Amino acid sequence: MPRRRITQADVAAMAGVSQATVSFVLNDRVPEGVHISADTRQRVRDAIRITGYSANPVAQRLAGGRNQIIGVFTYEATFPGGGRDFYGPFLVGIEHAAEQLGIDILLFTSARVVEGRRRLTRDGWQRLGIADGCLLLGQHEDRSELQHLLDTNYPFAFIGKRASEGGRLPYVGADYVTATRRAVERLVALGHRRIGYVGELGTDQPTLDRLEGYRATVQQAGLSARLVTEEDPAATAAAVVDQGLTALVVAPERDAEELSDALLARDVRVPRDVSVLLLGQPHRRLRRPQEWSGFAIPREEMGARALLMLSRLVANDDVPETELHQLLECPEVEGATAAPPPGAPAPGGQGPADPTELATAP
Amino acid sequence: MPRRRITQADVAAMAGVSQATVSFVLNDRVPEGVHISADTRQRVRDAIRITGYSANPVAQRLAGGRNQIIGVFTYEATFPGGGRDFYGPFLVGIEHAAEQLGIDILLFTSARVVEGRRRLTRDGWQRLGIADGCLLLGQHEDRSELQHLLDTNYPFAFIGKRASEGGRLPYVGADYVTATRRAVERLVALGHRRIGYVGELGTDQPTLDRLEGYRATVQQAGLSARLVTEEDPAATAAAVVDQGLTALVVAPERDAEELSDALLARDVRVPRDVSVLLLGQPHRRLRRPQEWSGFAIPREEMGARALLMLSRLVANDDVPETELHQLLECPEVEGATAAPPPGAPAPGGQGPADPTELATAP
DNA sequence: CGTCGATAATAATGCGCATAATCCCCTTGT
DNA sequence: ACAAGGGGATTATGCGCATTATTATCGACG
Repeated sequence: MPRRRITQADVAAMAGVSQATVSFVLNDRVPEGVHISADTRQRVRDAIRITGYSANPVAQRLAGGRNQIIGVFTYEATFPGGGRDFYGPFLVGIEHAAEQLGIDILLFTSARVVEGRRRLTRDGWQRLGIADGCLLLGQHEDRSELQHLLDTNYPFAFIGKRASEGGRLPYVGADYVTATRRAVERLVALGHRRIGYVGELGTDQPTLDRLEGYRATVQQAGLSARLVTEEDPAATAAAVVDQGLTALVVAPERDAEELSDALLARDVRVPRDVSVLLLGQPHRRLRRPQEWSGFAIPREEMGARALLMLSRLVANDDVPETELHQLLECPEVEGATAAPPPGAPAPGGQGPADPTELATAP
Repeated sequence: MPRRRITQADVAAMAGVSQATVSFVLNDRVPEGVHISADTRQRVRDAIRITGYSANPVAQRLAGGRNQIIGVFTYEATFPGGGRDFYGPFLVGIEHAAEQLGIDILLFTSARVVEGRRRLTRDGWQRLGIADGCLLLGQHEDRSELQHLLDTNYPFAFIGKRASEGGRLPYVGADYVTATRRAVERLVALGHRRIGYVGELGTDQPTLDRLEGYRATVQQAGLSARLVTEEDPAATAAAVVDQGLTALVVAPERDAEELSDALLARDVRVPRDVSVLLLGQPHRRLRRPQEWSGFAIPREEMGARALLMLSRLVANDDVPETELHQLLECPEVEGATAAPPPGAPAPGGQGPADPTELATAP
């Protein structure tokens, strides 16, 4: 006997009022010109308690209300190939915050992958409409899709810094510039003068930020930038040796362990001969994660903060402009892969620029 | 200008038919006595293509239709404390299958935690109704809640074997009995005669199954069961040494690495002195996962298969009884922690029972 | 005494869809 | 010539809620 679920009409009948009144009491906000007495309110509340009524989120949504569901959209396909290793921590943070807020999470896994990336369109915007708002995750967002979101005033927030669209995109990102700056400064403080950047020269925001932090700091210390962009670990190791680098900052797209092995093959040891700082934990899980120095990316916190921001956006809490763009600090990781350069046992202040620099860098 | 989204009415107008006709064509299934000509069908399809219409899942659901959303409910709180390490792989499998099927995933993170476990009720069944069906994950399900699901005919499926409720609960589980049996058989084949079971004596299904597999195999080999239930690794190691065990099967709730360390402290080495097989990868991530022998739990596949089963249940594909209870095979893991017992270098067939057995086991 | 303004609430509407009930027209049988 | 039947669609209804428009009562004011 699948007896009907309790509806507002049931509650209304019990309280001796109309369905509309129940709705008003529930939302605790009556339109202009409508009044509900304290007594009636109480009767409705009692009826709700007695019947155990709870709102049908589907109907709420259809009628244009909120339903405490936040969508999560990932531009890159989470499958196959360990995408989750990367997105997992964000999800964890999002779920955590959602649990606190009493919000359900809708994963848009149905969006088909077109040319390697997911599309919000293609099979309909409509599915977005189930959720009160949506968190966007990944690199390759689509301009026109974003424009549509802005046009329709659909609440959304990015996880990861977004500089485009004239700063109209709400986001929670990680402060790679500062974190990279500090990493390089650590190396400089240890006495390093030939500090290389190992990574790809992409145009994505994280890479731009890391490079900016690296370049600015290196320049400020009177050193020159040395980019090692080889993809192959062996080639990278060769470049490091050729350029006589004593320290490296390694972007997450490169595998520090493979690099370390390749260096070892040339009898170059970390950190004895070359110090290594990771600019964020890599996508692949490390065999010995605790050993690597550098900084961590606060992925869980980013997810949680983004959900918080979005829920405020949804509630239309008039979020101030300044809170729409959050950059979280990347915690430093001490590790064991940073040491003074060989032949310079005393870590000191900032000395003069490397005297061999002009000779090796044309 | 937030122009309205395309509705069936729009499509209908363009095709010169009624909204109902569009609905019929879309669902490709007309009620008794209704007929749509091939020509009309084509006009509607064209209109759909031109307008880029896609159904509003919320309205679909409210009107009693399906909306391609599957819920995932986790009984244990996923937070705090690495719950995701455990549930993550299931989720990955679920998402993977969902992507194939064009289904979205709704995580019921909003269900508040009462006394350490989540409740489907408490804050409303209604939220379940958003999804076409629901996957249930975790140990501590509630009888009355299940009964309600059965009563209301709400489609659901468990991930993990469920023997209760007279076999009416659909599930996809892992065959721990067989996997454990094979693990013990491996040890017997290596020549071991004193094989211990390390783990907790819970009444949960996985534990019951592991114990059943262990007891049956040990008995069949003419050996006696030796349960080591100490929680502390050091105490476990002591018990292992006291009982003169040469091999262990270790349930996932115990940390094999800690145990190994504790054994090492007594100068007992794995696998030289004691062989160890893991009865499923442990919850905590291992430092050297590849080294441990035993079997793996096909978590991703379980998630995927469960979603497949549920989607068939939802579609009312008349799933045969036999497919409602699936047990997946646990792949063996070779590893390096299993070896012949000390002093018995030649791994042979099944010899006689351990001669010292009666002396040490009262 | 009629009317304005507030209070207190209700009836009515529509969200977009699935589906039951109904309608119209044309062919066939008698 | 007229009923019966079936193909081809339409209209109507309701899902449960938010929201707008409307009604009713009452005290105060001129």
